[in-house]
Amino acid sequence: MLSERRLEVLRAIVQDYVGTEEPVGSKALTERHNLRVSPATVRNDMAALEDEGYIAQPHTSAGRIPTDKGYRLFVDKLAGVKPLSSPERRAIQNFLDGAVDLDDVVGRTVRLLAQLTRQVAVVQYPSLTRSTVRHVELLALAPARLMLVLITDTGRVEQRMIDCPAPIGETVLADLRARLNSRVVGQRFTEVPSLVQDLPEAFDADDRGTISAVLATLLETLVEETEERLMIGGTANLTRFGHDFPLTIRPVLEALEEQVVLLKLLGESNDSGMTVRIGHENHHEGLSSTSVVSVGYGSGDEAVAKLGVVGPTRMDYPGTMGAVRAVARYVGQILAES
Amino acid sequence: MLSERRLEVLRAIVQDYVGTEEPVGSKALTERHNLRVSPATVRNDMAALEDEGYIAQPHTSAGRIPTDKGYRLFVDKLAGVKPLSSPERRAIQNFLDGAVDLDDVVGRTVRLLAQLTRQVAVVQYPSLTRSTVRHVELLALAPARLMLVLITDTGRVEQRMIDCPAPIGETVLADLRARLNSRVVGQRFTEVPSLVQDLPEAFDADDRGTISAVLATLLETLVEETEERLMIGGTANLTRFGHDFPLTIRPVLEALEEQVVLLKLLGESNDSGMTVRIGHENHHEGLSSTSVVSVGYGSGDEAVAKLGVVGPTRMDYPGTMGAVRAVARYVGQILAES
DNA sequence: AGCTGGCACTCCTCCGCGGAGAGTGCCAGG
DNA sequence: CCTGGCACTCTCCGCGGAGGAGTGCCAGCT
Repeated sequence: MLSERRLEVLRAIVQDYVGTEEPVGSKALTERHNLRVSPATVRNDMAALEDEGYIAQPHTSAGRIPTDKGYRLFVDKLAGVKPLSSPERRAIQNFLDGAVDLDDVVGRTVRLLAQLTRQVAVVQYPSLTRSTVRHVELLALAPARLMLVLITDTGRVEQRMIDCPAPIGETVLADLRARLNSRVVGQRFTEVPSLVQDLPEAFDADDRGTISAVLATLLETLVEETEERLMIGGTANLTRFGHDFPLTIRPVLEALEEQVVLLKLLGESNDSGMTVRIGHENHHEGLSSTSVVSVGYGSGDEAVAKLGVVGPTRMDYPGTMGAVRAVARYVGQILAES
Repeated sequence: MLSERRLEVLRAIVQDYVGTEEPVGSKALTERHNLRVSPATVRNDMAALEDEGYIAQPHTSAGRIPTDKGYRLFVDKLAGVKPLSSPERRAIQNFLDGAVDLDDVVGRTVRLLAQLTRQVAVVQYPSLTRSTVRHVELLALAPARLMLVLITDTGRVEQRMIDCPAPIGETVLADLRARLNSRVVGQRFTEVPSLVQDLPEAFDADDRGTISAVLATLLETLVEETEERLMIGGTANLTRFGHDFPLTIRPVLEALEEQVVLLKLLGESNDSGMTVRIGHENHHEGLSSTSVVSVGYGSGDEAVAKLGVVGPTRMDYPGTMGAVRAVARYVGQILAES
């Protein structure tokens, strides 16, 4: 177990390194933080911290930098979440309040988060899996051609074309629309399949083919679109990454474009509280020198999607976590209002 | 006026520089291209080309690199559009054919274009301005709350919430829905305002407030959403930019996130043919060392939106133009089918 | 025990220098 | 108008030494 002072030293190292981006030495530490001990003592502590794997030196006789393990300890034990200042909070609210639709909410959130944290922001669209149905609409575009429109409680809209095996009458269509809605409105997407299963039986044999086609498309939409969507912003902040540029930034940009990777990352994170994944904890080559701070957000008490930021492992964790948490809360409020 | 051979020299310089990314000298030129003259002659030609502003040297006694003006001449007079190979064409078609909805089409197009050109791809969503209305739907979510759904001929869907001043009956709503659709379906968005102007007059005074609210929202949607949307991809290709990295790439990433900038750029370009904007022709600080190759695409003979790529001025223009043109054609086909 | 000051050592970083090489401009001759 | 030759200019690269920051260790002090 590490003594109190050694933890203090680790905290000081993390803070200084995050600030200066340069390996920090024993002398600088004692000067900037009043540790009440001499550099020599700090050196001993640093040697111990290095033995435990919390810090490392890039080369002999250089200062120390935190390892992933060091950041982990810092985040878990040494750092709190820094609340935003009230002007910042007000700015968030003002900025998000102007949103007109879901796309706009997500877009504004991404820009806001990127600006606040000066890092890459990632916002997941509210998931269909955890959403409920607000309305299902069927539109006859042509005698044997329908459009299915699915509206979720979070304002997301999905549409699909349906080619019917046979023309369908307007009254039958109205009937189907009514029955469909009475069964699924307010229900979770996962419940829908079992709820509509026996619907064709209520109709004439002539129309069953069409009904089945409609249901098939509906279920297909549920499955396909459960694949989540993301919006990403603030990639220009990657340029603040470090000095060894091209090699660092390229794999990160690639990972960001592979939405699958990000979705997996967000998906693995804790459902309720904030999750911080540091460096290799991401289990992804390109993101091994980045940290991901993510949190769920939702209109009610339950999370419908996640948002977060991706930045260098050397980031201001308390500040970033504060911004992420605050933005998630406000987005939740906005969604609840709409 | 430049002699035939000097143009040939310029072409050779552009080709070599694009290939090697290094200033090209007179000796290397005569070796790689059989110009049938000696390096000394080429040097004279190069001096002339430099006087005219087509090429420049980074520093004295280095090779020459093309200027924006040089690339301009190359694109206008010296380079053709390189058609894609038939395997490439087939790959495009296969890749795009799997798309399920508009988002998917745009998403696939972006990835395809980025991969083909190894540059940043930009695809504009089909514009509402030039689209026609396929359907307008009104859904009663609550007695005094409606949702307006607008569907375009390109498959784009927009939705808005409407808070009504007074509850509206189901029959009135159906009547409104029918009248609205009969007037605007198949019409261009720009025509809609004048077509619905007198609609409230056909209804009872009680409902006119609501009808007006609906129309107001509809028109507002038309205006607001005429603001175009973009999808961007392949930003990782920016890392192939050059050596003086951070300073070059940052402003480009920033410009790409400012969708307004890109939209303006695409908007300014020629409506029908392909447009190439080179370096400072973009009239944008951050994009002064990039070129934008763009072209319109559409389901019919008329362009409904633009797509293109953003890359370093030092790019393979013939190949890029070929890819952009080919992709635009296939996307047009896909849209026409759906 | 634990802290401290001192000291020798290591290793990176930052110039400054000089040689090599590539490319140019110019000139005189074909 | 093209060509070969020649002197000149700059950049790039490798080398070496000075400077400096930081470390580890040890002996002494509280």
